[in-house]
Amino acid sequence: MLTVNYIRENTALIRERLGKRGFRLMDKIDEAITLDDQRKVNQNESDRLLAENNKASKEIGALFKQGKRDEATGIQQKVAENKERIKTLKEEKDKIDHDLREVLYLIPNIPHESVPAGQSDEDNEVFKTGYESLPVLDAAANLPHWELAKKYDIIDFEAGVKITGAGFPLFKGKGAQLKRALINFFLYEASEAAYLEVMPPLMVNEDSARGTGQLPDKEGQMYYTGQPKGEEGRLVDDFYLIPTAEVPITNIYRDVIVNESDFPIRLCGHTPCFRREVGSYGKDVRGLNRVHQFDKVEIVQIAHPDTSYDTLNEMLNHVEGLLQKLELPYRILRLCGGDLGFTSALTYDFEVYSAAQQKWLEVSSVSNFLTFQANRLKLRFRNADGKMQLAHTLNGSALALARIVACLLENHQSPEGIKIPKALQAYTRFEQI
RNA sequence: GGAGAAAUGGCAGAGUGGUCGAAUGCACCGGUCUUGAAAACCGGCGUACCGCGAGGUACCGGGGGUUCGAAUCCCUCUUUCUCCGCCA
Repeated sequence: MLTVNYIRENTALIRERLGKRGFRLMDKIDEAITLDDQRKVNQNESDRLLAENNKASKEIGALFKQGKRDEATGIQQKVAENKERIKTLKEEKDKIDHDLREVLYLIPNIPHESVPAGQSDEDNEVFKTGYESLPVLDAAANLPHWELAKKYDIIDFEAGVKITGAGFPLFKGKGAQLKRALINFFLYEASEAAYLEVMPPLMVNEDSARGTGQLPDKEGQMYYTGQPKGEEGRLVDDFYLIPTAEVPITNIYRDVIVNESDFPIRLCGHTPCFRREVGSYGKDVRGLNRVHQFDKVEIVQIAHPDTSYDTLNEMLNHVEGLLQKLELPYRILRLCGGDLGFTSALTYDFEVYSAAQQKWLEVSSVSNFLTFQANRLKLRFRNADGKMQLAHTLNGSALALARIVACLLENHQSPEGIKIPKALQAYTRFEQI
């Protein structure tokens, strides 16, 4: 979330930039400032009364020692009155804090100046294309991946339905091996680019989900394991299955003060990702196009605010390199305000062209969150002036597996079989499916 | 799952009702000394909020309570350790 001070100092800019998102709750901006004003008035009075009582308590102690009980009793009365008032102020403060937080949760991140205004994914801007011309498949080898999966017996969608339900595919044989190879390939590429590999927990608590902004914004997107237990119905296993490794990995740095010399902090990790995807339907969810569980290698950086956009470009180049090595036709989109995630200031999506489906599939999303996550995470560093400052967080998929598998199968199919790109053969140990 | 012990600043660790935002040591930063370094010595060294400032307030795992006054007493939750049980 944004800090109130930032909102105070940049009201005009915020209004203008949030306009690009089609943000409708502009009155929340003034509301936040008003609530913050109330907070200050409240604290002023409450601090003054607390100071009075602290002082009085010391006097009472001294008087007791001197045996002057009567004098002490008089002061005690005053203290008791103050305490009543302090209690009321505290209740008011809790309410104000709560309301302020709720308001701040409703205000999304401020889009970067380069973000195009727009309503939906149709307004996204093609930032770069990575192909000469879009591939056209031979009539002899022009199957969508769900048919290829059946033909070569490498993904069993029906078995997944039986075991769990729709959107939980079972990978078999070379299909499973291809996935494992891709994960390894992505992880090694990330390691070579100086990302520290981590294997985080796959379930996170509420604080973590809040830290990276999944809560309260995307609550319905996550699988939740909480259960009431006992007679009072106290919650146990109050966890969320991660929708992306961004959540556990970025939260490593929740409540952490890093050294300025530690920048840039680069982390990567492979995890399955779990998404409920409520409201999805039709051919968008066919095969691997949209599933509830998929594997992904995520790259995360904690960066210095002065250089975070350079960091974003560096991450962009990294992802682009992966797609080139996989010999897939891709394009990079700069998301418009309306399609931009709530927490992001600038996002580039990578799409790969699925030749058999003749459509673009999103395989990566690379974003700079500026201080939006760091503020919730309390992720800070001491700057050159010795002052505490919020760091910037960034992350990107490098890459998401399911759709990459779909595109590899479709684009590299031939009458003889599915060709494995050269760069991947060292990991698959086979050249063809 | 059962029984017991514990949680204090970057780390170690003292503190069992007032003079404690907290001793001491280490680490760290600045200085003296030194050709340089080390050692020694001197000084500094938590975070957030309010205030133009002086200064004030809050925080000793989280939350609540007792008290004029809580790191210290009580309740509760969480986590860690030890023992027993179960288990990949």
